[in-house]
Amino acid sequence: MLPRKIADSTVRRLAIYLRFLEEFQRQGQATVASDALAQRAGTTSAQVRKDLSFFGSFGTRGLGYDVVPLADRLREILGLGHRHRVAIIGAGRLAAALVDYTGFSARGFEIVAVVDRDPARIGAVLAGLTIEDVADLEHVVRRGEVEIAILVTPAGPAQALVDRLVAVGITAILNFAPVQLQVPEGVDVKNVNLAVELETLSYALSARAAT
Amino acid sequence: MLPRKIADSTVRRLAIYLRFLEEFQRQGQATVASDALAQRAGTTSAQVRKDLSFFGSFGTRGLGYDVVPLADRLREILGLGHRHRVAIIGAGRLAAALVDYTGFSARGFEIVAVVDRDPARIGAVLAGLTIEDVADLEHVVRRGEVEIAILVTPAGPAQALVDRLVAVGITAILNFAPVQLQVPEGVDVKNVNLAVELETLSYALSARAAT
DNA sequence: CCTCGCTCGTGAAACCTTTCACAAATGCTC
DNA sequence: GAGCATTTGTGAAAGGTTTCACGAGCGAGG
Repeated sequence: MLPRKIADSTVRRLAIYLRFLEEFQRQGQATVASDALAQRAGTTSAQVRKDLSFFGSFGTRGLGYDVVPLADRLREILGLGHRHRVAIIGAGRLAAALVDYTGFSARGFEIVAVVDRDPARIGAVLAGLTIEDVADLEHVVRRGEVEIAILVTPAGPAQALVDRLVAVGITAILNFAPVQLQVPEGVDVKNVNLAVELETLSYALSARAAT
Repeated sequence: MLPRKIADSTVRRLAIYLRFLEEFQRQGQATVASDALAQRAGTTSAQVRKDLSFFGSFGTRGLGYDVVPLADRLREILGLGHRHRVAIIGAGRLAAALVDYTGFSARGFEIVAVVDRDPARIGAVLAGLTIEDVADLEHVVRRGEVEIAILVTPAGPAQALVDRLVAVGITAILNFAPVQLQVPEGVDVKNVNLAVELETLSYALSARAAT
C-alpha cells in the first residue's frame, strides 16, 4: 500500500498540499490543477505531480484533481485518519504556547499529558491538563497511550528523557531542545532548532552583504 | 571571501558544529577530529571535512582542528561577528516563549521590538519591551535598525505583514505562520511549521505500521 | 632526521531529488 | 462523435548532495 521509501521533502510537501486542498475545499472548488497547487505551495507543477505519483494516480487528465478525494487520500497517506496522542515533556513557556496552539487538535493531534521536573510547576493546570511529575513519565505515557512526544526541555536532560521515552515504546519525537539526540533504529526524531534557523538567516545576510 | 553557493544543508550543519565546538571549548579540549565532531552532529567525518572545505582548510593533518580558531571562523562565516537586531511580529504565547528564550541573546540575536495588533496587548511589557502597535511597524523597524523579523501571527495577516516588512528593507524572515510566504528575490524566509513537522511524524508512524 | 600512524583535503563515484518534455487521456464544444 | 484544448503521469535528463577512497602532510617517537 505504501511504497518503499519516500523522501522527507516529499512528505513535507504533501502536508503543505493538504493545507491548500482544505482551503480550496472551504472555497467550494471541486477540482484543482497541479499548477494551482504548485503556485500556492511555492513549487512546480511537475513536482506536485511527481510527489503524488508515488502513491498512485488520482488526477483526471485535462481537468486536474478532485479536491475532496485527494485531500482524503493525503490524510490517509499521512496517517491522519485517526487522532494521535501527544505528550509534552517540559512545561515552560514554549510548552504553554504549544498547548495553546489550536492547530494541533484541529489536525488530529491531541495533547493528553504534560510533565515537568519543577515541583513548583507540578500540579498546576495548563489548558485543562494537570502538569505531572516527570518521575512518572513512563506511567503517564502508558496510561495515555501516547504515540508522539514533544520535547521542550533544556538541552541538559534531553537525551536521558529520550532514552526513557524510547524505552517505553515511543517512536516519534519532536525535539525543540538544542541537542542532537541519539536514538536507535526505528525511532524518528524531527528537530526544531531556533538557533540554527536564525543562524542560517544570519549567514544569508552576510553572504548577501559580501556580494 | 565567501564562495558562490553553499547548500542550505551545509550551513545548518555548520551551525550545529559550532555548538559542539563551543562545548569542546568549555571542556578545555584544544583540538578535535572531524570524526568526533561528526559523531556528535549525527553525520560522517567526510561530510564534516567537505562542509568545512568549502571555506578553506583549517585542519592539521594527523591531528584535527584547533577548537578555538575553528569556532571563531565558523562564527565569522555564519555572520555572527556582530549582534543581529530582531523584531517580533505578534505578541501571543509563542512570542512570549521566544523573548524568554535565553539562547537568542547568548548567540548574538537581540530582540529590539515586539508589535501586535490587539489593543489589549499594546502597551503591555514583555521581557522588558513595551509591545507596540503593528500600525507603526515601519517606524519600529527603522528606529530599531532591525535586520531580522520573526513572524508569529495567525496565517491570515501574515502575507500582508511580510509585504510591509519587505518594503522597509527587511531581507531575513523567520516565519512561524502556517502559510507559504511570497517574497521577492533577495529576501530569505525560513519556515517553522509545527503542523508539518507533526504530520511527517505521523507519516513515519503509519509507514512503519504498514511494514 | 627518518619512519610511522593518524587525519585532513578532495576529486570521483554513487546516490538522490528536481526538472524537463511529451505521449496519453479526458472533458468540452460544435 | 470528431476535434481541440487541457492537464496528467512518467521515463529521461539534469542538477545537487553525500559518500568513498586515497594521496598529502603533519606530529610523535625513537
